[in-house]
Amino acid sequence: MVYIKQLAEYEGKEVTLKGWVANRRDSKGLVFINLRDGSGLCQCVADESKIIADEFDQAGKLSLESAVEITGNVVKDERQIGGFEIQVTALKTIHIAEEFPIAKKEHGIEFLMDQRHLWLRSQRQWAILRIRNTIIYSIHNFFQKEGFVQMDAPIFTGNACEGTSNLFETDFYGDPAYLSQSGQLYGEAMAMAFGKIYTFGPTFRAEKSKTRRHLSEFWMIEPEMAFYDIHQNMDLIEGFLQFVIKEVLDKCQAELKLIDRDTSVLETSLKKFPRLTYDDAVAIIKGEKDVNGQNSIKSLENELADVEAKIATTIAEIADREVKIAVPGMKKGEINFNQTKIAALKNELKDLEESQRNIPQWIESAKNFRYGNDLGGSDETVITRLFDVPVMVYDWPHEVKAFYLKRNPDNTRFARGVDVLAPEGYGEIVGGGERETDEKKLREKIIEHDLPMADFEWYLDLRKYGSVPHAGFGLGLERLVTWLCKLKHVRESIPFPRMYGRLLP
RNA sequence: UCCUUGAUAGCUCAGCUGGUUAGAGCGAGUGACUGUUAAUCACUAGGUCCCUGGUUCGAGCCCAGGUCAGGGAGCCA
Repeated sequence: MVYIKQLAEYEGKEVTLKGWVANRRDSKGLVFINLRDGSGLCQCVADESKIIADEFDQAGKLSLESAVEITGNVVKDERQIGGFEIQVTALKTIHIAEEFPIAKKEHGIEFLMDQRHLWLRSQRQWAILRIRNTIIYSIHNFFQKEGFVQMDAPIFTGNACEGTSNLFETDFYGDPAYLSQSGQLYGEAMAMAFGKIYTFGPTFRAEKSKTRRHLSEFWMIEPEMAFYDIHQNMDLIEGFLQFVIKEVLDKCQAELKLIDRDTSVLETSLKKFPRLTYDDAVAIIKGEKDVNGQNSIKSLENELADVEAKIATTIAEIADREVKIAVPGMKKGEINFNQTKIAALKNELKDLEESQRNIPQWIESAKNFRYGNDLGGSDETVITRLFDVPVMVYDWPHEVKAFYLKRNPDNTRFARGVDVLAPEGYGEIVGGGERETDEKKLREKIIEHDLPMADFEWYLDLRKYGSVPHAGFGLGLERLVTWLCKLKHVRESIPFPRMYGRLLP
């Protein structure tokens, strides 16, 4: 058995493929089958004069997503997807599919999410999840080559780690247990044993968030390094992200093209990441400091103006096409074309109107930003749109950050946390920092955060036996996939997303 | 939890100021035609207008409450 992606090795030879019918068109004496086998797509042509009559009949009856075994000769044909075509010599039906719910037309997101188990078969989803696979593989490659040890943190936890987000509570032999929202504290323990480690596992947050960047269950990579300070941590983050980006650019050209990803920002992201302090970031958000001659508030205002102009032209184009198709005498094909075009424009219009409602809120929030607060989603968006490369923001007011972060020794009002904000408006993809090493200071912080001290005794032990400077970070896999693929929403970056209101399929 | 937008055929949507029998495209079925790329053309079938209550001579449309979904805020990766 041969896979479609190997066809180049079999030019001129006869092969047998097994797969599913992605599309089928009939002609007199000919049946065209777009075969999908998981590795790629390939057109197979069944010619009535060249195969036995029963098999030709079967070919004509194949419904969308029917399973089939096809034998035929591999012919080079530049016009085809993948560059090859199969001239069928034999065909065996494995299963005739019932009417496939996902048509070749546009669908709404709710319907597609209900059909997620089938939606995965469509080309775009296939490409995105293959890129996800490449990202996962290159994450392991990077850390393994850098001498990190992969270590798993537990998923059931008894304590509330950071005590900030809402946790999923489960029953653990009669006691409450929580699904892990971070493996970080365990990562620190493992780093003290192995030097450099990384965890890679699922993470659960019971936040009732309905936004484009939240999932209830997501995968997080959390490296932790003994003897690293915040600056070495930032060096590592930069090298790591650039390695992954480069791997995706090298290995996923076809997939990136399929999803229509303009890769220019991925390429510019291979240059140095700017490192801003919180103070710098606030000045930029409030419009007090320009970046490359761009002002955050002004650029938002310009964008709003652009959106409004685009709404006007879109409405005009819709009206124009509606007038055109209303004139009698237009061919049906042309009417169809215009109608799909109108539908697409109307969808675009909805998005634009959404922006029109949101941008003024963002402008307000940026103008009124209060020094000392954490950055909100819109603030991140405001900053990252000014850069064509990820930005690192470090040294945050200690009140807004987790209890375990070390203070900047030169100015103790800042905690040595670092967030990486992805460009193109994607916002936070990495959060991390240098950890507090002093037991007494940690105890104070735990009390300040009103956390149960007893649950942290094991963690505090780490500061009793050879406490050393150490640092680490957490990367949200889905947010990285979402950015690299330039998706509108994280829900397409994972095979079966779990989010507020979504547990099936 | 708050703000905001929406729910009409299997799917995507239209339905004007409340007015007789609710429409289109896609998909499905039947047939015609063609090396086709979401093919094309003709015909056929397909509806609890989200739910409950209200206003009205009359409600898909107006009002109230609810359910579900999209987008955003908070929170976060």
